[in-house]
Amino acid sequence: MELESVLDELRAKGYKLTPQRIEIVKALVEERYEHPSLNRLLERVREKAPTISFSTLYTTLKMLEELGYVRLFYLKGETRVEVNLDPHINVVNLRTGDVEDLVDEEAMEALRRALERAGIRGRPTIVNVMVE
Amino acid sequence: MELESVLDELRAKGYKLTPQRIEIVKALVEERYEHPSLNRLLERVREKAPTISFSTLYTTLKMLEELGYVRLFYLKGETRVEVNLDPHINVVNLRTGDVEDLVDEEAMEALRRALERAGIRGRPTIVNVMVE
DNA sequence: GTATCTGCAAACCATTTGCATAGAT
DNA sequence: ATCTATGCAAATGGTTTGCAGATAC
Repeated sequence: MELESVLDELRAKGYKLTPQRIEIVKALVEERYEHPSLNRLLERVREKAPTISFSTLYTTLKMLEELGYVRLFYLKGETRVEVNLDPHINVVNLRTGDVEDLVDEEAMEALRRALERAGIRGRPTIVNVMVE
Repeated sequence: MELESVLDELRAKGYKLTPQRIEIVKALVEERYEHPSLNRLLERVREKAPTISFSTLYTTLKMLEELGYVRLFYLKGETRVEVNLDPHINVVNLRTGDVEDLVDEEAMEALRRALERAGIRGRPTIVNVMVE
């Protein structure tokens, strides 16, 4: 996720580039590998745009999800944001809730083969490995 | 998950074997590979025990999770039940919400090696492969 | 007989939505 | 000037909890 290219696409599609949206996208770029919760992200964005509401953050993230920039997922009672949508592995610590990106082409390839053996159509995207 | 062995353990630990609990465990055994939602399971149990409340189902599942018989997880806004806790792959269809078990030792082994390469401690348990 | 369990109903709480005002273009 | 976006505050809805009566033991 690149700051300028996202802002360009939003502009091109007619979305208004409000300070709130700009700060949200900036925060997403910076927290790209952190899988932040909505409230963590809100806190983060408020450092630069103190008046931003949860509501604005929320609708903006839904919009970005629609546009294919992020994916929202649920873990331990809260919504979290996946910014890296390249196929990869998330190592999810079930005890702490930490999520760590793991890029490993060998494992991804083994998974693709397993899906193929099982006759499953569709590409694997994110793989969440629960670790305890 | 075996019906009799679960009931035996509950008895042994001093839990009362109410008709509701027995029907819940039976339903879990039958729906073992279905990853049912709480409401699906409630519907299912009510076929045999029509008066059972959501509350009883809920507290019973929490108890069974505590005892290590099931794991609860969230998908598309609702809680679902994983009965098969052997390490394996869940193929999660992000569009439909369907979850399908996939046992593939080769892929699991590749994932274990990937975790090891990355220096991650802890055993992989359930692996959710998001497919779209 | 008694300690636990059930089921009702209320509480909870993160998310989702409606809407009047503010602001980007 | 116009049309979209913000932020407040209320609604939603699945989950969680308190408790009086019921029940397994």
